[in-house]
Order: sequence, then structure tokens, then C-alpha cells
Amino acid sequence: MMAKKVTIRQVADEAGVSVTTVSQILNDKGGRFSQETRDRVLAVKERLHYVPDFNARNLILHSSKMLGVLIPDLRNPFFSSFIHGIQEYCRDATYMPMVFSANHDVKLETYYLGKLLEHSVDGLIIASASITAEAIDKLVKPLQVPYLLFDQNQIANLADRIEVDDYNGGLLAGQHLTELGHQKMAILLPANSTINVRERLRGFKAAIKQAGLPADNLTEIHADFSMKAGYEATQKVLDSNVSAVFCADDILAIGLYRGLNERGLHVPGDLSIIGYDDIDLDQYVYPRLTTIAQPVVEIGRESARLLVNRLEKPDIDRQLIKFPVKLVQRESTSVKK
Amino acid sequence: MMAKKVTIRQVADEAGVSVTTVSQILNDKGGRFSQETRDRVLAVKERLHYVPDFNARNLILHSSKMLGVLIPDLRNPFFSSFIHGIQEYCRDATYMPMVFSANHDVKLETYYLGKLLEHSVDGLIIASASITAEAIDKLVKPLQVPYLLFDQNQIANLADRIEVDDYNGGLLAGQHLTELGHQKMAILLPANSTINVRERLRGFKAAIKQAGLPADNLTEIHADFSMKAGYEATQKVLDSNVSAVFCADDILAIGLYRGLNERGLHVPGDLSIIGYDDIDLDQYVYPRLTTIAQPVVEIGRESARLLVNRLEKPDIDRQLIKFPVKLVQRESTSVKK
DNA sequence: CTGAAAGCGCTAACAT
DNA sequence: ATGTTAGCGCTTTCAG
Repeated sequence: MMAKKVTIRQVADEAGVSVTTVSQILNDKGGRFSQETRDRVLAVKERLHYVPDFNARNLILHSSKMLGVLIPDLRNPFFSSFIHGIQEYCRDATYMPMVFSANHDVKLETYYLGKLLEHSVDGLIIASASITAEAIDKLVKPLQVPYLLFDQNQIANLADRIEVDDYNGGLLAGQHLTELGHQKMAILLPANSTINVRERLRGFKAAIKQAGLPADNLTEIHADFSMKAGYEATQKVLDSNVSAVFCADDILAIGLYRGLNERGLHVPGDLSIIGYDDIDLDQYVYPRLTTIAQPVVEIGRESARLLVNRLEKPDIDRQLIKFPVKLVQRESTSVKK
Repeated sequence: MMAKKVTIRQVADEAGVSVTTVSQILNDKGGRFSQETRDRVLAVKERLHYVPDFNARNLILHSSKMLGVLIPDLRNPFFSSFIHGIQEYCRDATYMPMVFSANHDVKLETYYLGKLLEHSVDGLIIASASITAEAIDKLVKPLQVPYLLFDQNQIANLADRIEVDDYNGGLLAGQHLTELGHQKMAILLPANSTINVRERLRGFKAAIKQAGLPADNLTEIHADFSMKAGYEATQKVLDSNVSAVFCADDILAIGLYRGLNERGLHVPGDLSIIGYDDIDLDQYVYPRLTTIAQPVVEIGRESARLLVNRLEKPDIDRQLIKFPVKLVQRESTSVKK
């Protein structure tokens, strides 16, 4: 069951030096040893395929060089890209991200949070909506493991944070649609949205107001972040009798596409649709989806950077990075006829 | 930087017992202690938020309870679902999967393989195409870390393995198209395909033969597994002058959809398309994609099961599980006119 | 029923 | 330039 590991002692014996010597040389602290000794140790290491035991190493260093990452849904391309960015940065920083998807399930999320902590991750990136303030207070705080929050903020007055200018995202979406002449519109978003999604809504409402339209021209329709939910919301959208829909994420829009398609309806002819995120897929659906773009790979990268920075300088002030969004106009929106 | 951890010693002191007692009780080996003692220890543990130090624990047990998972592309929904299955099984088995995506890059793959080993994973699930036999021989074998291969087999005579009946998948695809009357067909697949993909090709060719068509009725077109590559292959497909295309994965098909769409061509009217994998997205594109379904979530689950089984019973015979595929007929294929 | 003691593989003061 | 020693936090004989 267990791997027969070569230990540092064997390398030391084989090279005819002490354990210390090997340790120092292998950790690039071997300046004080002769070139000859260093070469010998390195050679033996290679020959025996020595790999240091992280468990022993971490036990002393009190660091596992692992980062825990909690996301709500691995199957959403948005988060795949987020992870992509995190992995990219972690390679440079020689950390290993441990990624878990909680599938929007509070129980699962708490489970993974606990496990991650058990495995003594050095820090946490929590990009999960369902995590509760209590879970963080109860599990994370006592261990003093630094964490960073993304996509939510009700919890987080003291933690480092990544934010996206979601208010502006909603505003841009709303301005785009109203400029196209739409007056009655719907928004598709989850029932208990996190703060970032509520910001999108707030921005969208602001645009409606700016355009001089009455607030009740906007119909809110609840749907979870999945293609299926978007699809299933189709009838409600149609019943709401609007000419344009703002989907709080792209996945939702793609689900809605299908529902409209099955009913023989045409986008944007019968209904203009704008999404949110700008996932790759947007360019591969028909019609290509107009959306609000978030720089998600960069967001992932920066999340990791901020966290690692915090680990290395525990005492710096609370960090906050805010990312801009932009409108990416494609073919799913058009002037109201 | 480091978390102030509560140690077992503090729990012992607080509870007025020895370290041994705490260890035994917390590891469910406390049968020999009085109920009273057990309760007290458990209570103190709760109160102090004690979490055992995995590094110390693993150092002794020679097991990290972690599994390394290497996949080629996290952004392909097929692999997201694969991971999903792995995570599911791992929860039951109390292992933690560490997932890394190598983005079809040999260097990256070798890097992650090494890192995973450094972090002393107990076993590996390698579902990555670009991994080389040498990398496995050089890195994995000496450490005697059990591993399981999926989606390739040239390497693996002795390792446990998960296989999918890809020959049959290709055959089914070919039979479906020939039964619809198609005579000239193309197949889209990566240039240096892994064995599983080549099996799909072999099955497809067998179907052509069965149908009494000449072998050169099939045009092979190379494209990596990405939407972009499928899109970029469009012109080649059109130049090949075929009436049907077999895409070696669904993602490719969706890319091709876009290329055809931009040229005003119609699926399946102008070209029948069949994919491979049966990702969720297939039902959300227009027309819904006919495909060969692999039970990918189950494959992930079984991969983890097999590996964990191997870890627990190191001496059992080499394990091999073979999964069936099936044709899922939707609207992207039709009779040749 | 409970505890003392040894030791997992490694790093880092502190000698020499 | 190199080695000795102590100890990280835990599990596990073994002795009471």
C-alpha cells in the first residue's frame, strides 16, 4: 500500500555526508558546502530518485504549500476559467491549489471547507455563494487560516477581497437594451442571489430609471445558474411579455435559447437576450451572445496572487482589488421593432 | 503566516488525560476507555476546535489520503463531469482528489505529476493523453505509487485500467450514418490521437466496410479537441465534399456548427454531424447534437473506486473495467438527400 | 482502563 | 566546511 520511499538518511549515507548536509543542499541553502560535496549529493539524489517527504517537511515548516479553492460549480465554464487562472499563478508561486466544487450545496461546502483545513492548506480562496458566515467563523477563523472571498461580500469586512464592478455590469446591460428601444424587460437570476448578482440587478434598475422608464417595466424571474434552469424559465419569460431579457449569467441565456428555439421563436427578432460572464461558448451559439465580460482568467490569477501575498506578508493592510467589466456586443440583441 | 494550531497535547492537558488517550479516542480506537473519559475528551476537542495535524499524522501513517488526478483539459465539459464522478466517490471513501489540468501540454503534465508525487498522494488517476511512458516510469514507478489510466493504453500493461468501448462507439457512429445513406464522410480528430480515439476511427472504418463502401470514402481531418479547432476545420470539411461528419468529440462538433452557420449552411440539411461524449451542452445547441454517449460521471466514480480498492488491497490482480457506449440520436443527422 | 516512550522524516540552531 | 542534537505533532507498542 505505501510507497517505499527513499529517505534523506539513505541519501546522506550513500553520499557519505550527514543528513543536515543533504537537507541544506537540497533546499538551496548549501552555500557553505564545497562544490564537490554538493555535486555528490545532487547526484545521489538523482540516482536514488529521492523525493522529500512533504509530510515531514510541512510538519516542521508549518506550511503545506497548498491553497484550498472552493467554487460553486465546476461545470460552469466561468469557473473552469477561474481555476485556470489560479493554477497559472500557483505554478509560478510554487503553491498547489486544491479545488473543490460544492455544487451549490451548503452541506458539501462545509464538508470541503473542513477537509481542506484538515489537510492544512495555507490559505483559502472562497468563491462560493452558499458558504455561510458561521461556517467561516467556526471553521476558518479559529485556525487563523487566511482567506480571500470572491463573488460575495456580506461576510467579509476584514478578509481580503476580489470584486467585480457588477453594478456597472448591470448598468451597461440595461443601457444597451434601453438604447435599443426596449421598454419592457425581464431579468433572470437565482432566487437567493449573492451580493454580486444583486449588484447586477441594481445596476440594471438604474439604467431603467435613467431611461425614464417606470420601475415595474422590469420583471424578475428566478432561475438557478444552469442551462436547465434557463430552459425551464422560458415560459415565464414569454408570459412576462417583454422584448428583452438580461440573464445574470451566460449559461442561463443558453438554456433560454433552447426554450425559445423549441417554440419557433427567434433571437433577437422576437426577443433580445444579453448574458453575463463572456464564456468562450458565447461565440459558438447561434446567434452569438451579447454579454457583459468579466476578465475571469485574470480574476483567478489575481485571487491567487493576493492570497499568496497575504501568506507571505501576514501583516499588510486588507487587500481589495476591483475588476472592470465591459459590454461585448454580438448578435443576440437588436433594436425593438 | 502560520495558523496557531491547537495540538493534541493541549487537548490532553485540558482533559486531564494523556496524549495516547486522546489519540485513541479521536481515532475511534477508544473502546477500552471509560465512557466518561471519552465524553470529556470529545467535549474538549469541540471546545478547543481541535483539528489533527495531517502532516504529523500522515508522516506516521505513510498515507496522505489524497489522490492525484491529471486531466488534459478542465474546460472541456466531458472532464468536468469526470471530475464530478471522482469527487463523488472520494467523499464516500474519505479521500481528497487533487485535480490538475495539463492543457494538453507535456511539460505541464510532467510538472504536475512531480508535484503530486511530492505531496505524497496515495494514488494517481491519469486521464491525460500527453503523459509519456517515460514520465511514468521515471517518476511514478520508483515511488511505487499505484496509478490508474484512463483514455489511453499504450503504456499500461500492468496498471489498472478503465476502458470505454470506443471501437463500438466508432462503429455505431458509422453504422448510423451509413444507414442514413451517407456514402462520403469525414472524421474530425486530433493529429496524434491517443489509442481510444484511434479505436473510434477503427470502428468507424469497420462500419464503412460493412456498408460495402470503399475505404477512401472517408476523409480524415485533423483538429485538436477544442471548439476553436472544430471551427477552424470548417473549410477543410467543406472542401472534402462529404455529406456527413463524425467528430471525435462533441466540442469539435460545436465548433464546426459555428463555421457552417457563418457560411449559411444548414445541419443536417447540408451536412449531417455526429459527435462523441454526450456532454450536457449537446441538448442546448441547435440542432441538438446526435452523439455517442459515454457514461462519464460513472466512469469517474469507478476510476476512483478502482484506485481506492487498489490502495486498500495492493495485491489483487490487475483490474480492468470496460464501459459501454450508446448512440443518442438527436437532430443533427438525417438521411442523405 | 490508562500512560510512558519511541520514532515517523525532516529542518535548523548550535556546535566544531 | 560539516555534523550533532533537538524537536515538529502525532500514532503505537508495551507496561502497568
